[in-house]
Amino acid sequence: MPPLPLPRSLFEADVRQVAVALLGQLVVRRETSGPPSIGRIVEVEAYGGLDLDPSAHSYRGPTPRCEVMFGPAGHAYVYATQGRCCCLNVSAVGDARGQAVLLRALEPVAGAERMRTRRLARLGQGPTRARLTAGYDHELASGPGRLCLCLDVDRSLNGVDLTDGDGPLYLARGEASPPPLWTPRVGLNPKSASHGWPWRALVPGCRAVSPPRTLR
DNA sequence: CTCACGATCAGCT
DNA sequence: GCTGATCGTGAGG
Repeated sequence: MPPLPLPRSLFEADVRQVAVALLGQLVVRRETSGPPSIGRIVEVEAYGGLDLDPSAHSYRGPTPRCEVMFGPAGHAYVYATQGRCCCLNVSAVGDARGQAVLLRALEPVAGAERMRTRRLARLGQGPTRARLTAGYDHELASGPGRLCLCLDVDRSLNGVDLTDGDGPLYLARGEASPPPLWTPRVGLNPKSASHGWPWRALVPGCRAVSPPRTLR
């Protein structure tokens, strides 16, 4: 039996509380055939929204891209990061504050074979292919774009209700997670006032978190 | 229009 | 460990 969805009330709290509450929970992706693919959330980032967080897409108010951030809590905000891949966020708080939690990494729980197939379909013959075929399942969804590739999440899912257990994508109760590790968010512009804010939360010691990034 | 931005991968050192 | 290529979105001129 597929797991039951999380209640919307979980997403209506302060965005950093929502971020922590999401660690250890499950992302459930319905498949056109066969059982759903499922990943456990192991890394998230909170985005503080309108007038609060210069790194949030919603900082200056709604645009066609980020308007879901200003809608009710518990919906998917999916945006394309410059062509290659998408990122999946969960709208939080509601009340037109423009807040959301970015899902940055999953640990595969069910359907890892399908996730691997989707990752490999986008790869050439380089080292990444070699690692994934060698069985490094914890690297399948270890990044916000990889996570979306694994679960076939693209902008057609922008706005879906993640509390709808009959929908194509939803969130469900996972096992309790240990107290989170807070760090600065990844990949922000160093000139930004919010650079360095410790709004990234990880499951301590989990191998499936995103790898360190070389700053350019 | 032009520019900056962000995640990923390949290829090189 | 570093560099270049890729490309959707939106801000500023």
